Amino acid sequence: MAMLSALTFFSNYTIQQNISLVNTKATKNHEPRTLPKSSRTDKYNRQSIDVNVSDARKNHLLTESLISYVNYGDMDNALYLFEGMSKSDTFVWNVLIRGLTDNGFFREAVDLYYRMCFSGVRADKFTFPFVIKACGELCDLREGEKVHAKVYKVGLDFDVYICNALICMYAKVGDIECAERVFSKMQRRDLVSWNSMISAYAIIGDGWSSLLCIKKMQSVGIGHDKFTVLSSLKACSLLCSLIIGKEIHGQVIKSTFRSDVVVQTSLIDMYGKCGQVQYAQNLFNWIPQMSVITWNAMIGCYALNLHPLESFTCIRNMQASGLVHPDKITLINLLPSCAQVGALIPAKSIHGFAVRREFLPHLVLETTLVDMYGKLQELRLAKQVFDQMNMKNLISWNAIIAAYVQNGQSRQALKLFSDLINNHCVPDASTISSILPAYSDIASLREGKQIHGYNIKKEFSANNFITNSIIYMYARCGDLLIAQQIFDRMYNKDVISWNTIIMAYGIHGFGKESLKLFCRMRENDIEPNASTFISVLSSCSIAGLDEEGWKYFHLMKWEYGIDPQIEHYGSMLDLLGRKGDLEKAKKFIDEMSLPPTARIWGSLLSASRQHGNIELAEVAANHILSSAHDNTGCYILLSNMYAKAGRWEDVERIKGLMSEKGLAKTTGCSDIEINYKTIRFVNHDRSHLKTDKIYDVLAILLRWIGEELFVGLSKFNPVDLVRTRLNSPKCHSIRLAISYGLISVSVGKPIVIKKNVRICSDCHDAAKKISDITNREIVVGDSKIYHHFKDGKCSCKDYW
DNA sequence: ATAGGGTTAG
Repeated sequence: MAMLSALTFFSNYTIQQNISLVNTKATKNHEPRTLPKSSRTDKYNRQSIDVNVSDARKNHLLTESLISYVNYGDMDNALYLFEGMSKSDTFVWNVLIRGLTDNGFFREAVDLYYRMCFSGVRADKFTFPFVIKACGELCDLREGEKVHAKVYKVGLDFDVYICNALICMYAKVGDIECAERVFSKMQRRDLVSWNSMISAYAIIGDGWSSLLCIKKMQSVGIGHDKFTVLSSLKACSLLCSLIIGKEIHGQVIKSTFRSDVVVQTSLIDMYGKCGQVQYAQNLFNWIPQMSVITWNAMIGCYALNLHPLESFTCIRNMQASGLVHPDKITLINLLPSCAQVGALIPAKSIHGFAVRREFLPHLVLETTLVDMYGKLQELRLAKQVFDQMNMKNLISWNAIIAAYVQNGQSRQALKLFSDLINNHCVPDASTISSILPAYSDIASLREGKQIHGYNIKKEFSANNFITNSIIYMYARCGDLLIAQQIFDRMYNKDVISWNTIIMAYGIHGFGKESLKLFCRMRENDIEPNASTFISVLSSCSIAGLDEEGWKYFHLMKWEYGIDPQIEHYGSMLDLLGRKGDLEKAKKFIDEMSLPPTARIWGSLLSASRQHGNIELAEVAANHILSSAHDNTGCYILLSNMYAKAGRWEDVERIKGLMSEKGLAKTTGCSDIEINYKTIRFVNHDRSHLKTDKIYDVLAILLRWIGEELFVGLSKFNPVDLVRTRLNSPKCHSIRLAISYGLISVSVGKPIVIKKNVRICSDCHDAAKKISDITNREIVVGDSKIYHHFKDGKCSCKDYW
């Protein structure tokens, strides 16, 4: 008896002493944890227990103590106690495995189960649910299957509790077929079994199956409870089905759990996901008591529905309430709002808050930070967070790749993409849709085909977004024919597919084809949107279809009620510029309903260059240079105009301005792909193995087209001649590539060349003539459009 | 004496 009181005292003592070391909050739904290696001290002197107490009695008392520790979440001491006990009793093992699972020590729970097996202690129907749950939490399908096999072997595969646990486990690892198989083989199903299956469909994102399962459950006469409601609300969120959501809300109001905070939170979440901020807010305002999760759901609702300021107000109110504190998920939900308002300083302070609160490292939070910095155009910070992550998954990789693509770093994005594959990650549809624009940008047909092949293998072609991107990619890589074929084979073309194919023909200068496609699109009852008209109008402007361009510009407004955006205005301005009426063009800019952007001034600059109006070019250039836009091209264009006019002081002035801003002239180069290899030429390149032959061909070509390779122009004075010769267009990369193409590409096939900057007018002229005298089609993709040179003409009709 | 299903996240 004395010993008993000693034990009681001891228990109380340790529990009180340990209270700060122990998890006193809810003991469920932890993130996975690991036990510290023997952090326990020896101040708990348990040896005193053994005197005068029978073994059975002793074990009983120890077990009670063990349960106390487990229920307090003090697994460290629970394990210590366990090691000192007789381990023949299944019950003790079960208590400890439950404790580990409940407290988030999933790997340890599974390990302890194996130790139990090896110790020869039989696992019973109580053991398996905990172990199976731990496997599910670990997302370890192989481990889960092993335990399932054992369940089957010991004949417990008809136990309702175990089967229910198996359904949940299979759902968590994403194996819905296995979950369904367990469910269908059950001889007896209770409400929990049905709820588990309903929730399983919701977990894998199959809202319809989830709702259908509820119907089926009702048809066999089983009523619902709040767990059913929670899953059904999740299904509504997945389906964005406000109608069903409201119906369930109605049922909730009539039910006994209408004031349950979990159900209320779920309703707020559902309204948020269905885009109904007002409904969510009304609920939130009247909710009797809120948990941190309720606040998080409301903040997430605002962020999701692009109400960034409200989400900031919400977190301020949350902190002012003093009842709950922001947690990791609060920040995860809040961060997109920073990107939405372009607010770097709040973003950084939230990041700092996370660091101070020791929320990091945390996979999801870090990934959100990467995503947000990417959207705020802070690539350096995005990369910094990404590099510091000690755990990365596919979603984090997708975030950093998207950040690079969105910020125009296509080459680097592709490098990361190959890093991801070398890291044994398997890209998903999201990775592919992020990376495809980068492939379009680098416009390498060889690499483009590789990624296309990968998509076919992975069966991503069912995804419209991806297929549309692939169509665009082929067009940008110069292979309009494949683009067309893929488009033709799509069986569910959406408006974006049509916009893409119209644009594809547009950038290749086949404006008439674009307009035919627009008509076909209308015949197919696809309603055009603003982007459709960007495709149509830019096709018209690239091909110089003046009359048609204006017709569609007016049609867009008056028949389809679409107000012109800056891109639409830009295309119309290109058409005006082409005609050379620069005054009219200037007037058009003044009369636009939108403030002009760099795109608009760029258009005016091109027109001024084409018609040799330096004064207007300077006006346009000054506007571009005063914006934060990347304006390297603008400097170069202006500098070339000055050079052409012999204004060398101004050329030097521009050069000075560029070096002041740290801008370097982009080295122009021309790529040609021969036999799955990309050959790159720069101006005056002599690095190719066949250099002598290439220059021989070039010399012949130039003689044919009436230029001489080694004779300078005579209309400049000697000093200018030297300057001019330094950058003589006669040996520009494009001509070297054409010469090489003529001796490498089989006769009859077009010579396709990609250029990283716009083609100069001398080379444009030369290419036309070469196409004529050699009777070859030459296709040159520059940084904006494709030029198809054939029979001495170019598809751009000499305006670009 | 120990069981199973639940709300917010990139």
